[in-house]
Parts: sequence; C-alpha cells; structure tokens
Amino acid sequence: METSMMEIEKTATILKLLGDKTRLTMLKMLDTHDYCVCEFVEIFKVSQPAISQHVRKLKDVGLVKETRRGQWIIYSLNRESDSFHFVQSLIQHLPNQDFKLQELEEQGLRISCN
Amino acid sequence: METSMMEIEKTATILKLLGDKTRLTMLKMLDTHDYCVCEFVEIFKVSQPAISQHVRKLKDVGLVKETRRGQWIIYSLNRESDSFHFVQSLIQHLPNQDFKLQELEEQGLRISCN
DNA sequence: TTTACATATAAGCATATAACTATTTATTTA
DNA sequence: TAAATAAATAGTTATATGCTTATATGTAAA
Repeated sequence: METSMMEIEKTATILKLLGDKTRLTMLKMLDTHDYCVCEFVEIFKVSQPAISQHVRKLKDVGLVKETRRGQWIIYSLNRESDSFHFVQSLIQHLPNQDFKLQELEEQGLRISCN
Repeated sequence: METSMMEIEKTATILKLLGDKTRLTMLKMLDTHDYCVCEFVEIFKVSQPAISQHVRKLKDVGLVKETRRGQWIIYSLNRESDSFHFVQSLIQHLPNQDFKLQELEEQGLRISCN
C-alpha cells in the first residue's frame, strides 16, 4: 500500500521547488553522489551565486544538507527529511545523471574539490 | 520495479504545473471523480476565469481532457497521457479530497451541473 | 430569436522567480 | 598576516505567474 501521506500544501511547495530543471537534476544527481557548489557550477553552466541560491532553496525545505570540508561545502540528500521518501519515489522516474560526473572528470574539473 | 523513464525537462515542466496548490488539489480530486468548472469555482473560492486558466494549463500538457455536456464542460484525468502513471504515483501520496465534494453536496451546489 | 447561463479569452496589475554583477564572509595557504 | 579560493548574500533586472475585471463565445431554454 501507501507509504505515508503528504500534506497538499507542503507537497505543492516541494513540487514547485522541483519544477525547475536545475534543482530537479541536482536532486537526481544527489541521489547517487554528493556534490560541492563548484561542481554544480561547472555542470550547470550558470554563475556560482545562481547555484548557491538553488541549493539554498533545497536546504530551506530540508531536502538537502551541507557539510563543510575545508573551504568546500558539500551538499548531500537529507535522508532524514519528512519528504525524502516522496522525493525519492519521484526521482526514481528520472534517468541516472552520473554521466555528468564523468564528463566533469574527463575535463579534469572534479579534482578541485577532492 | 520501475514503470517508465521520464525526461528531466518534461518532468520539470509537469512538476512546476503541479507546484500549485489549486492545480495539485484538482488533479487529486480528478483521480476519483470528474468535475465541471462551476464546481471547481465553488470549491476553490476563486473566480471562474482563474479556474479556467488552471484547467487550461493542465489540458495543455495533456494531463486532463474535457467533455462538453450541454452547457457544462466536464474535466477528467487523461489516463492515456504519457505522464499519467508518473502523476498518479505522485498523487498517491496525497490525502483523498472527496470531502470537498461532500461539502459541495451539503451546500446543494453540486446539483447545478447534473 | 432573444435571454440566460457556462465557460473561455483578453488585458492589466501585483508579486514571484531566476538570472546576473558586485560584495561579503569563511577558510586555507604562502 | 596577506593573498587566494569557495561559497553566501545583496541588489538589480527581465520574465513568468496568478489573480482580477471586462468581454466574447457557445449552448439551452423561454
């Protein structure tokens, strides 16, 4: 049967957040790997502040969490979030995005954060 | 297992559409009953043009379809839509909204369309 | 065939969103 | 401690959204 119920209002808030190609892709990517802001900047080809604002929105609703590692801040899925299972059942339908990480490595742009 | 893959871009478009309390509730309602515009107007307490615009957006992406019945236009889920299973797996998480229909009947406002 | 009713469309307005540049904050390293 | 790097925040701008009122269209009924 069903996992757990979501409030309509909260769900709408989350769906609006995920209704953005960049954030939706981020979440799918975070399902298999953690990423730092600088990697997202390379991958999405937008400015660093733009990326910061996207991850902040995801953080504000509790979907992702951050860990500082030196000068880098690593973002990861918050698997303790109330909405985690909902979001995961949703991104299940999306194609794996690991190729983006591979492209990054081929360009030698991943090393910077590790 | 998994049903079928959704493109990221198309999925973002759909999620943005569903990231609105009114449209999300509409879809959940349409999962169990068909509704005409005038019923939605009563239920959502917004103007008739506002409702028309919401259902139009849902229709434009193929999630709902309309059937004229006399002077009324009845909206229903388009279960042939590419995105139908995706949307259905999503609204599964939402609480049933049939109480809205009952409220409408108690107010005697449902008779108008039938 | 005029009138009433249901819905759609158009136009206008207020607010939200997503991007950018410039600047600030935090951390590391020289 | 000064310079360099990563990320966050502030401020601006362009565009999108959702609502409203006014009007048009389509159907039914007098």
